Amino acid sequence: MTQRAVKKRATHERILKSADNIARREGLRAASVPRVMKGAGLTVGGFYAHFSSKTAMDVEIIRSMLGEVPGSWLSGLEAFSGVEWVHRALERYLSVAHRDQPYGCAYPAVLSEMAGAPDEVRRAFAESFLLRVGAFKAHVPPVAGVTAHDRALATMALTIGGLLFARALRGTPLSDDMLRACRKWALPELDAPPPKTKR
Amino acid sequence: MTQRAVKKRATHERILKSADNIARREGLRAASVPRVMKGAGLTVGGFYAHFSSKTAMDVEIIRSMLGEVPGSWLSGLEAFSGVEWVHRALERYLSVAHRDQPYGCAYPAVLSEMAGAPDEVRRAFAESFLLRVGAFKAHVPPVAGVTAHDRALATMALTIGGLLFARALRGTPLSDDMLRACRKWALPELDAPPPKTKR
DNA sequence: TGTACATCAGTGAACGCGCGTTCACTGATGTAC
DNA sequence: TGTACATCAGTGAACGCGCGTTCACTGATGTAC
Repeated sequence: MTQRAVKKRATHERILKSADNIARREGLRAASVPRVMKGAGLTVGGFYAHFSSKTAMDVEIIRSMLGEVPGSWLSGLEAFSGVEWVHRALERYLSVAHRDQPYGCAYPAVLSEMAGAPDEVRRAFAESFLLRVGAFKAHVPPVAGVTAHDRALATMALTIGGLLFARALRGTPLSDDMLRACRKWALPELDAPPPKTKR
Repeated sequence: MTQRAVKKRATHERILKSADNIARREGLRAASVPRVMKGAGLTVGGFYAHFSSKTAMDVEIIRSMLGEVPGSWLSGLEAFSGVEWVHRALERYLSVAHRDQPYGCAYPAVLSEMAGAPDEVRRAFAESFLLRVGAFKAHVPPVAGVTAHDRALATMALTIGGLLFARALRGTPLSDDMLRACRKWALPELDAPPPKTKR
């Protein structure tokens, strides 16, 4: 690997980091070429030495933001499992802190942009999502009549939908209500028999 | 009311209809002044005879799209109540038909735009949302440990979140899975004791 | 009822701005001998 | 090791486009007498 290639790879990462930073806060659409390049300390023209198009960068952003399992919002929970794992994940995800933090989970930021996105972007999203579902499936408690797969899917819809609503309603009492309601509905096990694990 | 005022009011409605048509499919951002006016058969300049700004129109769009209770997706269910009402609402909302219909419920289209929207727009959204929650509260079955208010909120997060995911994942098996999973998780009553009502 | 003036809904061109992409260029790095 | 040429990451201006908003205008409607 030549010195030039090493430097280029570092710059590429820097550009992606800048794009991630914008896209997580404001969505893929807001991560425009000029803004991203400025955020990386570069000028517009150089963009096309790293990506063939804006869409190509979008694909890479999706992969880098959603591709890692466990992602940032599930990390640190390795010591737990089952109900306790889900409980802690929910408390973290559907918290006032996460609602008010602009640089949070990527799903709320990009979810609604996927319906009209180019096929390559949609495919990258679907692949990343499948990995995430797997992480949930392993911990979600079994319930009669609902497969772990279905419960994992419903849990993700409930958490990301809940966070979107909580952010849309921020400043009104309904916002906090929404966080609490979704936490409760996602994990009814917490009420019925109190969890046996410590806490 | 002068003839001129009558005609102006009709034009105003036509502009709002055009805006609604675009915003429901692609969100408020896509309902730009030139596109909206073109859709209403008018030219850009005339816009400001009807709205003081793009934001002012956004407020009116939100009110007209979300303001009516029952909205289009809940209409025709007046004959039902309780579990049966919720069941039919869910079957309609979380259906393949609604997922694939571009001109559907307004919430999925505008929800993620609200977090960064001007205060007036956010306020209009919150007011409209409160009305919607009321419609759900009246029918949602009571469950130990969860108020009707909380269950109504969770149901809305689950349905709109689920539809957003189903649309984002359209073309993959996960899309249909998501619709089914959210229908199930939103109304567990359907499995445990089969509903006593006909059907 | 008829005339003269005022109003104002709607036209269409223009503004400054940010977008994605292209392109001639520069200068440091890499390669060949 | 030194020199001469090739490569290519990154620069910065330019393109055509759509955005929100302004503005001089036109012509039908409304008002006053």
